[in-house]
Amino acid sequence: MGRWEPNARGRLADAALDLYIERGYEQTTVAEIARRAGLTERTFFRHFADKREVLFGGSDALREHLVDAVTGAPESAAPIDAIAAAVESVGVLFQERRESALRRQAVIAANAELLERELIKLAALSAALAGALRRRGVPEPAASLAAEAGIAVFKISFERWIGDPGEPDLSRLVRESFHELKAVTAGA
Amino acid sequence: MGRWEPNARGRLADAALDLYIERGYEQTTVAEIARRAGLTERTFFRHFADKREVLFGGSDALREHLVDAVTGAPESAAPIDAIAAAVESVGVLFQERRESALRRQAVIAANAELLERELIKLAALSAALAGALRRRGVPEPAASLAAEAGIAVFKISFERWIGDPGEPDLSRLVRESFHELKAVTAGA
DNA sequence: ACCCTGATGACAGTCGCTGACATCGGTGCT
DNA sequence: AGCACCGATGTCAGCGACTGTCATCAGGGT
Repeated sequence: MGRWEPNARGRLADAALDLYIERGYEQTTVAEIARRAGLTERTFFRHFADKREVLFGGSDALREHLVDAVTGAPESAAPIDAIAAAVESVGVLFQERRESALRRQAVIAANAELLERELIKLAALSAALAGALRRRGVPEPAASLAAEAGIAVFKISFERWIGDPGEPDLSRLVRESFHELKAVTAGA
Repeated sequence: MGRWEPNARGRLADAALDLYIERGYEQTTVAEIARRAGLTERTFFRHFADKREVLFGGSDALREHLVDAVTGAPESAAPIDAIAAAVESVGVLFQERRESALRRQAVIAANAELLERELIKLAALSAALAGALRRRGVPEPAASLAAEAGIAVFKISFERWIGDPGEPDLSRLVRESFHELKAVTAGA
């Protein structure tokens, strides 16, 4: 066995989420997180850029998943449909971890700093989607508009999914919201 | 005359923007800002919640302007058209202060923390727009979708306006982007 | 045996931000 | 005039997030 307990990063992330739920984000110090994980404060900052980032470990994988989905959409698919398919497929991922998503989102929604971080992660997803569309030959500003629309749909669908205990199907909400968006933007 | 120089808040905001431009946001300490304004660090934090907020003083007025525009739109206007008119009218406001907007945006774009703050301000605008639509009888999720779409259009139009020295007309960019959004969401 | 690498600890220091209390012109009341 | 009060600011102490730097030391390769 190694010199240290394995998976320091994971232990830090678990300890952080637990403490954020127990006492709230602001009332938790990084030193406490590190102590619960059996490490020091300095080591926390070697694994995470700051106290918020510990909650957003999965966002890189999410971005890759979205980009792959757009890239892999049939060539014939319209930009908005490639985006819709990608966002819908993300819905399936979250459905498998609803409880975990609920806990995490409760912490984030309770704190403005964490909301800011969440928003910039969503903006990064939007930028990545727009890039994937451009690589498919979609010009600007259509690429960015389709990407932003997709992220907006996801954001709204996700909020509804989190807020409604009786709704297990995030993908369905995403599909409905896209449909609703088409109706809304069609105008009068 | 009063006991102190007038307009402490304005002096602080001016000093902050100047220093952020001169040395960069991170390289500027709050103590330096306060000193340049002839005040103390403690007084800075009595006027602004944190070091970033000093750049976002106008966002309340902007929110009120948008809400008023949506509220004042003709009853017959479709939700997306009420939003479009509101966002377009904001374009006019910015056109009058293009130089100031350019300086401010250069600082914000150079720093991730400031970008986060900007995004949460935009999210607040979106929430306010959605609320104004709901008061007009627009149900959810249509209200939030239209509001998010409007903010997305504004964001993209604003970026293009800032980035293109030869384009003086932000309102026109907004109008074109709305048109483009309709085309994009119409799908294949 | 040897060295080297990589994850961690230890420690000092900067800076954002807050709470508590003091200061003192200006304002209004008597 | 005299006085009490108010409100914007100053002063000071302190916490906690984050960083730079150097030390430590098991494990792997040579």
